This record gives sequence, C-alpha cells and structure tokens, in this order.
Amino acid sequence: MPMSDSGNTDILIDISTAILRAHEGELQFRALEDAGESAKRLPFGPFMPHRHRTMEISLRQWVREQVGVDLAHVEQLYTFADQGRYRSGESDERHVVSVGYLALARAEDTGGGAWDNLYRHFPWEDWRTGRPDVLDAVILPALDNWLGRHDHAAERVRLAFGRNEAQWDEEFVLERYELLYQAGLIEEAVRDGRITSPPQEALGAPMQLDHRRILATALGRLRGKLKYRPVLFDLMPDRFTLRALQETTELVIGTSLHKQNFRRLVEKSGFVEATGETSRTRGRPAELFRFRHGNRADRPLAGLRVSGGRKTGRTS
Amino acid sequence: MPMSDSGNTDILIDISTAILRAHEGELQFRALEDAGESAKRLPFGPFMPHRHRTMEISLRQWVREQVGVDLAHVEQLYTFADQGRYRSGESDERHVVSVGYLALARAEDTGGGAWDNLYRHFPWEDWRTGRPDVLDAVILPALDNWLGRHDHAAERVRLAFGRNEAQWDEEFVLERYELLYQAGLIEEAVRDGRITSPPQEALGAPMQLDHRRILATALGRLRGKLKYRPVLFDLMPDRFTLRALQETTELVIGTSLHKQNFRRLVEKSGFVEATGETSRTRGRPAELFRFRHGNRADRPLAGLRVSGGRKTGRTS
DNA sequence: TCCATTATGCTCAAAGTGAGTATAAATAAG
DNA sequence: CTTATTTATACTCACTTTGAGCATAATGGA
Repeated sequence: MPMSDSGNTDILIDISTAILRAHEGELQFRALEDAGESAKRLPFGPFMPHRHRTMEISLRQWVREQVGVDLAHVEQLYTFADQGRYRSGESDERHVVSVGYLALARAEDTGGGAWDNLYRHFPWEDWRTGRPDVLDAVILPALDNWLGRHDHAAERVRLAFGRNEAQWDEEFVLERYELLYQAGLIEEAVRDGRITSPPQEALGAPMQLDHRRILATALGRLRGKLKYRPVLFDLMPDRFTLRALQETTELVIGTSLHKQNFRRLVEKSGFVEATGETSRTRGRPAELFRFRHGNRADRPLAGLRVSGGRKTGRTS
Repeated sequence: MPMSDSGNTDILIDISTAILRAHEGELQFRALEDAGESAKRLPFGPFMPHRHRTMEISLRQWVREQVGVDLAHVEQLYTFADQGRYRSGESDERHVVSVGYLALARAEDTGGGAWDNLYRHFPWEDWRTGRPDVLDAVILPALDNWLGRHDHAAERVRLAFGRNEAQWDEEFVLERYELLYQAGLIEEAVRDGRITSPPQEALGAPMQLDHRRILATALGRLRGKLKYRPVLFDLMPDRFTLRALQETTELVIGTSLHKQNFRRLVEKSGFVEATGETSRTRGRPAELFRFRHGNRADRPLAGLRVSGGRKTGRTS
C-alpha cells in the first residue's frame, strides 16, 4: 500500500560487520580503534548501490582488501532503523539505517589487525565455568529495581534471563542486551541520552554507535544456527581434533559440553571424517578430522542444544 | 572501515509485508491487485524515517489503518539490495532497497480485503497429500537441463531439493525459489531480463517486484520458527481444538502429521491448557484449548521437525 | 617405571519419537 | 432406534536419542 508521501528523504545505509574467529581459547571479533575514542567499533562503511550490485558481494570484497580477512561465511543479520541509537551526537542531516552482518573467518585466514574478546563485552553470556557471578550480584537486582517502575517488562525479563520456571536460553543474546539497554544498565544508553543516572557498574565494555547491539545479534544468530547447520566448520582450520571442535563449540554457545557425548554426536552427524593422521600435544594423540562436505544426510546437531536436562557440567 | 566515498546516493527503502493467516483450510496472505497488471503484490510502502521512529512500529500502524488487519506477530525478514530484481522497467532514478517483513494475523482480526492462497505461488512446497507431481514432472528435469550448463550449482540443487542422499528440508523455501529463478524457470526471471527463453510451464503464480521472493523468505522463516517458538498461536483464534492447531501446523510446514503423536507433543509442551468447553462438529466433540502464555518451561516443539524418520503419512 | 594427561570406547537408564491398536462420543443414515 | 460413519482420545510398544558416568588406551615427563 504505497503511501501518499513520496518518501523523499536522504537516507544513508551503513553496513557493519561482526567478523568472528576462534583463536587462543577466545571467541574474538575484529575491532577497530579511533583516536580520542575509548570505545571500539566494528568495521563499517556506507552502502553505495551505484558501485556494488549486492551488499554481500561488496562486503566480502572490501573486508578482504581493507581489513585483510578472508571470510568463510557471510550472513545478513538485521536492519536497524530506529532513530536515536545511532550517531546521536552528530549533526549529519541524513537518516542512518544500519545493516548488520555476521561473518566467520578461520584464524589462519586473518591477517594482522586487532581482535577483541567478544565476551569482554558480554560477560553475562559466558557460562563455560558456571553461571556468571555478575548475574546474581549486579544484573538481576538492578533489573528488579527497574521492574519496579516498569513491571510490564517482567515477562520479557523472565524469559530472557531464565528466572522462575523459565530456562536460560543461550540464543536470547539480543533480548538480554536490549533489556539491559532499556533498563539503563548499559553505558550506550547513557551515551544515547536514554537515562540520566549512569550505571553503577559497567556491564561489559561499551562500543561505538550500535555496534554492541550488532554483536549481540551476531552471537545469538550464530548460537542458533549452530544447531542445524554445519556453520562451525567455518571457524575451524582444515584439520582439527574433535577436542578442538568441541572447544570452538563451547566458545560459541558459552557452555561446556560432555566430551564423550559430543564425540558421539559429531561422529554420528556425518559432518566429519577421519584423516588417519594424528595430532600430539600433551596426552594421548588425537585423531585429526576434516569437514565432510554435505555428501550425506545432513542431520541437525540438535544435541548441541544446551541441556537443561538432568544435570550440567563437564565430565573429564 | 568507512570508505573514502561519502556514499551520497539517493536511496529509497521500500517496506513490504507478507501478512499470513490460516483460513478455510488454506495458508493465505494479503494480496493486492493493480489495474492493468495481472500479477498481484504485497502491501508495501516507503520508509519515511522523519515520520516513523522504527520500521516495525510504523508498519503495524499503517497495516491496521490502510489494510484493515490487526497483526499478532511482526518480524523483519531480510533486506534485499540487489539491483535488477526490482522495478527493472521503471525509470526511477533512485536505488531501491527492499525490506521484507513477515506478519501473522488471526483470521478473526482480518477485515475485508483480498487474500490469496500462498501455495498457489509455491505449488512445490505443499507436500500435505504427498510429494507434489510437479517436482518430478517439471522441476527436476528442467533443473538437470540447466545444470548441464551450470554444474557448479549441483550441490546447491542437491541440498535444496533433497536429491540423492539429501533430505527435503521444508525450511529451504527461499533457496529453492532462488534456484528456480536463476535457472530461468520462474516468470519473474523473464520479466527481469535474466533469461531469454520463457519457461515452458509457469511454476506457480508470479507476483510483482520481488514480492514472491519475500513470500518465500516468509514461509521459510515461519517453518523454522515454528519448531522452537510458540508462534503458531498467533495464527489461531482464542480457543481451538488440537485438531485445528494441527491443521494450521500442517498448512505451515506443508506436510501431514500423525494425529496422536501431535496431540502428545502439544500437550506435553505446556503451551496449551484445556478450557473445559468442547466444540462439536461431525464426530465426537473435541476439547477446546487455549494458549497458555509462557508460564512454564517453554520447551521447543522440535518434534514438529519433519520426520524423515522411519516412514511418513498420516494415521487416522 | 609410574604418573599425569588427554583420547577413545562402552554401558545404562531415562526420555523422546514413529507407528500403530483400541476405545469413546458424537452425528447421519436406514 | 439401531447401526454406520466420523472424529477424538487413550494407550502400547519398539526403537532411537540423550545425559551421565566408568573403563581403557596412548602419550610425555618426573
């Protein structure tokens, strides 16, 4: 239903990319620093339709050329168009629409450049060594306080943060971030003028513009995709041990897994095949596997869904 | 990495919405007709950032006002920016970026207006009465013929259409549509000048602009979301029998389900509660249920995943 | 040689799932 | 009013999947 107005507004589309890799036991993203600005940012640039036929093609190209990273997987996340979350202080006349992308890279294919630990910006999302203290010490009390004045959001908080009967769903990264933002517990909310009293304690390292929101979207999307598409292998080197695959998986979903069951799951999935070679580190050498391009019934790795089942925790 | 160019292009953002409902045994979407144009279209309009703070808020509002539908669920699908798929014939100077939305409505909340059967545009997606004939009679032979000249796409065809060892994945709606488009088997491809020889037989009813692509995205997204979020209830009336819920489910995923097992799955999921009332039609009266807002551990309805298991088909 | 360390194999019970059979409660047909 | 038809609901049963753990196998280093 075309509206009467012709919609003649000067719009600028920014494309920002969360480029992730698994490296040295960390889930990292490519981060850039600007002079005189403590918060980092993602690589981004304007979409120029007269130059690039599609956003993804152009993105792949300039990330390789200007960021020095070969991308294994590229996926559009979301288009954010809400005003006031972006360049709030600047005097640009144009309305900015922000398109976020998720990209995965193998550590080997990443040149120099600075990489940052993703969980430094989302400490409440890393459950690998158990439930993060910051949840009960800071986040939930602060949210309760906020809920006193905004009780309509109680159900959203319950679902996002797994209170009462609800389970912690590791995919709700964005929902959690947005709630924290709305509750004024995120530094970006202060910057955007959404809240007057600054948070008593910084919850994760802030970023420029809406880049932490894009990172949250990226992490949530990746955690979801993991379970039904073999996207993890785009973070892995050519050959890898099942242990390394498990560690990368744990990095992404933010919990620890049962080793023997993980092995069983992956072996049955048909996504990997043994190479015959072995890798030696400390203990018994491990078999090296390689990704097996979908030549058989690709079964979802639903078993990667965070249990919540009977118990939790890793078994040696 | 901001590019040197300032990106000063006149960009128009169109927001198109696939509004779905389940009605009279069909999965329908709100379709509009234009004079002198046989292909229908979705409701759409330009994004006007100086008027609307976010795309979703404005969309909800003008769909209610101008289309006469109360939306139960709204979800952004994708932002398409590839040139040449959109308004190819027009002389508008501006570059058009198309943002697609999925919206769900309860049949009761939809006013007058025209609704169209979704599967009329995607006959190969409806497996409720078995594998559609058009697949083996038309689509696969034509794709094979096309693959002769474009064999690099063989793996994509295999996965999307479930050939050889691969399984038909009901979520790959967009992948299938895009392959058919690229292979020139879709009328829109002719319209866009992508292919010279028109398809021997029209595969599904065409639509204006890129609206069939948006519908494909919508159906695929909904089929996926079904399995882990209680989104189906946004298509259901206040009270419903389990049979009605099953029929709506089957409409969406495009396959038929085992009745007793569906009942078991839904009852155990905790998403519904009995009302005590019953509905009478022909046979034995059925209990009326209502949606139970997430007050307990919301378990994914993974069981809705199309079996592919031992056998298929409905049991009385 | 013994130990710490990591990898891999195997078991077992509980829960989930596919495919039925059986029974119940209505209406429609004679 | 009796019977057939239709739909709903209950229950079974074999098989698979999953959470959890025990047991054994290869390494390098003390």
